[in-house]
Amino acid sequence: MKVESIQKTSTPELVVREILKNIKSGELKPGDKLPPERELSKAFGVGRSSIREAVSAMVLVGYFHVTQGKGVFLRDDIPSPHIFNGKLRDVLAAYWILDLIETREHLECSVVRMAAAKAGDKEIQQLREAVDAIRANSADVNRFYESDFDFHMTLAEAAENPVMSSILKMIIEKLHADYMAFMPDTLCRPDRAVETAERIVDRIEGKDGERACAVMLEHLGIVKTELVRIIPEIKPHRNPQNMVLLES
Amino acid sequence: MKVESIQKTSTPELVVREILKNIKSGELKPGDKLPPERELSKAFGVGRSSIREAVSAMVLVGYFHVTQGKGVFLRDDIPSPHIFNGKLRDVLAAYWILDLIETREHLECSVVRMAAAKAGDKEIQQLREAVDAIRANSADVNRFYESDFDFHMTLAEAAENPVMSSILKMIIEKLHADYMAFMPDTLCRPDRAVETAERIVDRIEGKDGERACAVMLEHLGIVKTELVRIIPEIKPHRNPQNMVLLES
DNA sequence: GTCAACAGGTTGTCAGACCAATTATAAAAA
DNA sequence: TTTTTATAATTGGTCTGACAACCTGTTGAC
Repeated sequence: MKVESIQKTSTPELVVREILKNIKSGELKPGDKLPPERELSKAFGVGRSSIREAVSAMVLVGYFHVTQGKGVFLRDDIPSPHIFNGKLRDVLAAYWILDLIETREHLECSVVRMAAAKAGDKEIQQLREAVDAIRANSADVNRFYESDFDFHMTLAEAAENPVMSSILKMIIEKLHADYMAFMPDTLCRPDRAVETAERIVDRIEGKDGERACAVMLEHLGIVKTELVRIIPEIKPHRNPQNMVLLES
Repeated sequence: MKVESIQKTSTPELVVREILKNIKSGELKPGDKLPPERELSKAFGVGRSSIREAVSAMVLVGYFHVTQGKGVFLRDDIPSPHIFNGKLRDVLAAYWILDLIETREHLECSVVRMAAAKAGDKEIQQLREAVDAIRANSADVNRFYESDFDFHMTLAEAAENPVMSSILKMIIEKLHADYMAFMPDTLCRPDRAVETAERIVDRIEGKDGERACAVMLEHLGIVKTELVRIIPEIKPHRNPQNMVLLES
């Protein structure tokens, strides 16, 4: 006979997973202080002893270091996606805008496809709100860019891969910081951006990753084509090879 | 002024030492049952919570196994410290290995497609040489990994996007540094790796980015599936959304 | 003899209290 | 005002008691 060795997951283990989730999502960064035990106890709805057991296990394994009277702190030497950050920033600083844009296109395509495959109602809702924010801020250029950035980050979160979202974040920030400043305000087209963003979310909701990706490329292209017109050094280039162009 | 970093030994730590003393003296033999928590509490003159913390630490490290309702038992296999030092820590730390692998898969897919679109005779030639190098080094594990790494870098160069190849380089290096060390040498399959690499180059030469990408995923999967078997915490996941599976 | 119900032992969890170390704040002294 | 000191608030460390969940053996009805 086959004996099922199903054992109920203990409360501390659930707490550990929850904390790991927070670390993974980047909400808890190296050096950050964990909320006090009593607070976590209330937040998770479990006894303080369970919190203690979970935390002390993670301390033992090396995630946290703890000082009585001060708190529990996430060590800064655990492997995390943010480890790249320093080096990656240097790398990004050295290259041409076209390569950055191309990389962004590929990453965003992947992200959109993943989001289409994974997103649930909650994520769709968040995306809708992000689109609404773009629409609401479309009058002011700076706030428009900010909202657009938030939209892409929300998308990245829906893809549930912190490595990809942190890479993407840096690339977008770099693009904005270095080049968008030179773009005349008249060139951005908030109306079209809102429209494409909306269509992206629609496609994601419909689980159609391919079409969502195609619209995303269109969305990114809105900015890119204008950029190419302004800066002659930038030659337009072919569409990313990992997309299949579809009529919308 | 010199600050002494004397820290009071905690109660649970004292309990652990006491229990360890009993194990070393042979009073507690493998398979034996530890006295109930309350009894130990009275015996050591400390609170039950301290006993619990000490015991659960020793359970985590691998000294005991515990069954609710029965008791805590000294394991009959060796309580080796390296479980604590190496593996367990990295099992918990391996939390994002999946994200790294997934990111790599997406990037390599893009790279392969781009390479298929751009590669000329010279690049094909370089790729062939890289494959030959893998074949030549397939006997020695370390040199094999090195050659495989070179192959992927050659591929990235053929894609002609320095940003993507830098990112990819960082990810691969991190994967190798942090996790491959735990892979038994017997698990790598140089023969299959050579074969898939060869097929990738063939598809690139034939300008068939889609199929090249499919083979690349297969190539990466060779390592991944073994890794999943070693570290159970790593759940296998679906293929990247940006690929279209094709029969080869 | 078989099976259900019960009782005892044991770990799992929760709640509250108090202790100990640190930090923040306010009062007092310079 | 600035510095020092005293006090309070915050937070991890420990203790205790209570109950739940689980395993085991015993008892008793059938």
